[in-house]
Amino acid sequence: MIFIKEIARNILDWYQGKWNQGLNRYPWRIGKKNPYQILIAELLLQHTTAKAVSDNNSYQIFLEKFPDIFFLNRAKIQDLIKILNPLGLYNQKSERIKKLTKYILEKCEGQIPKDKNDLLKVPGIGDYIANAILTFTYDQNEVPLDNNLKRIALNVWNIKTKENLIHFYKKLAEPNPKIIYWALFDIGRFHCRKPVPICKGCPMIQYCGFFKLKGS
DNA sequence: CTCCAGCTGC
DNA sequence: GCAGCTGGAG
Repeated sequence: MIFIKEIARNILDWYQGKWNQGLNRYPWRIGKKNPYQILIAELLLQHTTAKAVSDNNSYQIFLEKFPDIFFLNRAKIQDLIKILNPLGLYNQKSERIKKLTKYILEKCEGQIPKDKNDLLKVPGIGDYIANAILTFTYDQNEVPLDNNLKRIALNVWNIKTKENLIHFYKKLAEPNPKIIYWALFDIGRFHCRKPVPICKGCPMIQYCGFFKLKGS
């Protein structure tokens, strides 16, 4: 993988191009976000398209009503369901938010943990959201390994095991973890999608095993 | 591994 | 109808 820096550059250029066209300017990507704001974004986005969260302004409305964990603690379950309704999964999401808020207030003095192991103890926060908070809030390089990243790595480089995925993505994301991972989510949706990838315009096309075999 | 659980595009 | 959507818990 001696071309890894080149691939990273292509990905960053691709992302910038989309950004200039206004195609990936999601509200949770604009400006500097604190851990609470990233946590809420990830909870809303679970099993939900970025388009849905973005189009309904759910994220902005949620943060206006509940700008921090203390406001959120006073929220009624019905208020949460009302905002989350357009996204689907609102019962599960609102219950999860209530439990997680209670835990953070009672066990963490209202502060979202900065340590990976402490994040994982919070109910509702798993490996993905813990890494997303560390990477998207603090500019660390903890791989937010979701189905997009798994599918891309399998198609492009035939990387399968979790250890290999983590090792590879840490290297790839090195120049700018936050932007690279956001870009990969978008590439997973625009190009490296199921059931058939749309390779035209993909920034990784010249390095891609799938494209060499049967890409179009 | 299975279940969760609603909306969307196909 | 059905699979997929920036997963987590048991």
